[in-house]
Amino acid sequence: MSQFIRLTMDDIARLANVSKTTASLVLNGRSAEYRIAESTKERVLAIAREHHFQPSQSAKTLRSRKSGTLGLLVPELSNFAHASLAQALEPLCREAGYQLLVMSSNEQASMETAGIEHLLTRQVDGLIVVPCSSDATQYLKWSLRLPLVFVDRHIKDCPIPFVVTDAIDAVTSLVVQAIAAGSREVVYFGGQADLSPSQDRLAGYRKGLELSGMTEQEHWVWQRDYLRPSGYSMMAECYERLGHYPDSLFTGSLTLLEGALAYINEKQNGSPAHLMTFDDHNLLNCLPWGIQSVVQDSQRLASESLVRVLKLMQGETVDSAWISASLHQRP
Amino acid sequence: MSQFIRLTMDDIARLANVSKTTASLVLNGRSAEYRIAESTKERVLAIAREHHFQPSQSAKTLRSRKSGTLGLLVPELSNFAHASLAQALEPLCREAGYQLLVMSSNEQASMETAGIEHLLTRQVDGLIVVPCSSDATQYLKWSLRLPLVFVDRHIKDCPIPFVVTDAIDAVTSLVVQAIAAGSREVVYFGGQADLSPSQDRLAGYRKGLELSGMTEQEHWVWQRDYLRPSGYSMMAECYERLGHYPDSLFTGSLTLLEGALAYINEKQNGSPAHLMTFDDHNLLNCLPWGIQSVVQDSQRLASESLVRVLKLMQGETVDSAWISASLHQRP
DNA sequence: TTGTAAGCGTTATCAG
DNA sequence: CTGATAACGCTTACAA
Repeated sequence: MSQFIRLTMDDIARLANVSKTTASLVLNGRSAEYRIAESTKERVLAIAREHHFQPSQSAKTLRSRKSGTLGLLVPELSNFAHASLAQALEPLCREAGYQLLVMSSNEQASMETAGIEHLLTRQVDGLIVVPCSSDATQYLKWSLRLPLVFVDRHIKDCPIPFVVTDAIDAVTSLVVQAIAAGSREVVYFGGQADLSPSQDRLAGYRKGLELSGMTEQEHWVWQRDYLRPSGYSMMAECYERLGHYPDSLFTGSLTLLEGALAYINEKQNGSPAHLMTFDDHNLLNCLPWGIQSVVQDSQRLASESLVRVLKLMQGETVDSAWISASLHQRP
Repeated sequence: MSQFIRLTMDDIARLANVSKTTASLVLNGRSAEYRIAESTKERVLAIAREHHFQPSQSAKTLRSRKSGTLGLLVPELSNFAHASLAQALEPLCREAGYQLLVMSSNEQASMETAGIEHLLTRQVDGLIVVPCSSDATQYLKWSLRLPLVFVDRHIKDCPIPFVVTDAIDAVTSLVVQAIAAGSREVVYFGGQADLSPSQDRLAGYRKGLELSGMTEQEHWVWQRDYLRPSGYSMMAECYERLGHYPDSLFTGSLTLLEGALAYINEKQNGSPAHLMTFDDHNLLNCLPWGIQSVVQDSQRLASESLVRVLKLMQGETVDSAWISASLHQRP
């Protein structure tokens, strides 16, 4: 492709009648530091502007051994929570002088592995991952090779720092509220039981029951995965088991809620009085039920995880963080 | 950061007792081509595997003048349509041997400019953009510097190839259906009138009216932007002007629909009998109205735009494409 | 205040 | 079949 040509710093230097060094110094804003003559500086800058000079990032990276990129690996970009995270993280990275590389693992451990290896090849300076496996050893190996932070999910007993939503408290208060409002039967639909968010959400649910002096009954807790059809089938089976809809239903994700509502709409045989879900979406405002939802703070999830990779990159050690969520209450 | 070390190809070569050249050949799968001894090959590969050798992408890029990356610039990652596009594009790029760099412009022309310049610095080999300005000259300049394809939106009279949804036909049939079902008043809410998708959607609406022998009345077409509050205010003003809800309402985006529904839910004074919207979401299944929606084919939008940048990168000229959308009908 | 020269890790050319 | 050696475009001691 010679159709698209680029000028190099050498070219700029030649055109401005200075050496590579001078050009480099000026173009990197270090002219003051080296007391480059104002006139020289202006000349170089003018030429550079005029010719749309773009320094080669690869040469910089090669020389400086820093790529100026950070990687973000999420299971699904079409998952609203993860998309919001990427959306929030991208400008923050740019401000911090880094380019964000976003990849998705499609919720498959194998693709995740490939993705991380790929990002390593690309020499990302740091990595933020929403892990989709719970195999700590694998991640530990990577964490020896580059700064690694988990976000949204963490792995039990794994020393890699993480930034996750404090689901427990949020879910607890939701459950407590529902019971205070008169619910006597509170059912929980969740996803993969081995994922940390699932565990946290379930723990929150159980704590809510406990605080309200209620004892968990058989067929109150259902766990499968976060796919829509699972929401549908759990609702179907739950209805069949109980013989009616529970007073209250908490779903661990929007997709599960969608599945459950699909069943409810299809059967037209009633519905739970209280609906609660993890994660929020504006369309929830438009539903005929007043759904209570837990809103994750993707802005803070993003900034806190960025701060942590940046610190790791400077050799500091960092702690993990629980980001509190807020509730979106609907009448 | 000496904490995280990497082996270079030189190291591998030394450990395997071969030269850089041989190591390079083997590691790039060109051993057959150069008839490298099987034993040598195995030795090199074994060492490389054992030491987790990661070739430096920057060195490769520098030498080969190809970065192996493609850029995707979207206005908003939290917009479902754009997120789906990114999600669909990313694996395709990887299959094609490219790493996708996703950036978002926040729907601001200035950020878009900065983003493109940034990607140029990163030496992306090609660029796929959802343009957020309609200034053709600017984009034309860039298209001289690297292969550029528009997706989702195009710019009138701009020779840059684009891949967009064929909104006209889809919207037309939606409108025709609504009228066939008895609607006598069909209102249109749209976003920025200067964006091509807006124009197409409006054109589809008008064609639908025309085909049904209906004449557009005053206060039937409302255009502002695609933000949620605009949907709310257009609904409010429309209701006030007409004195009632129209039989049918078409919204140009989910956000506008959300806004309109927020008004409707808040006032509890009725609602349009037919609701239609551009773009689809699973939560639409859960609404108490049977909303008809236009489903964009993000998979094809992604693959067709990728094909086009790849062709441009090989110096071929390419045409634009309209991707047909499907309808998601709900009872 | 500016220039010279030595790499960074690869790939490519050309000899053995 | 394998090995020197020269770029690629940039940064940075070290000179001048």
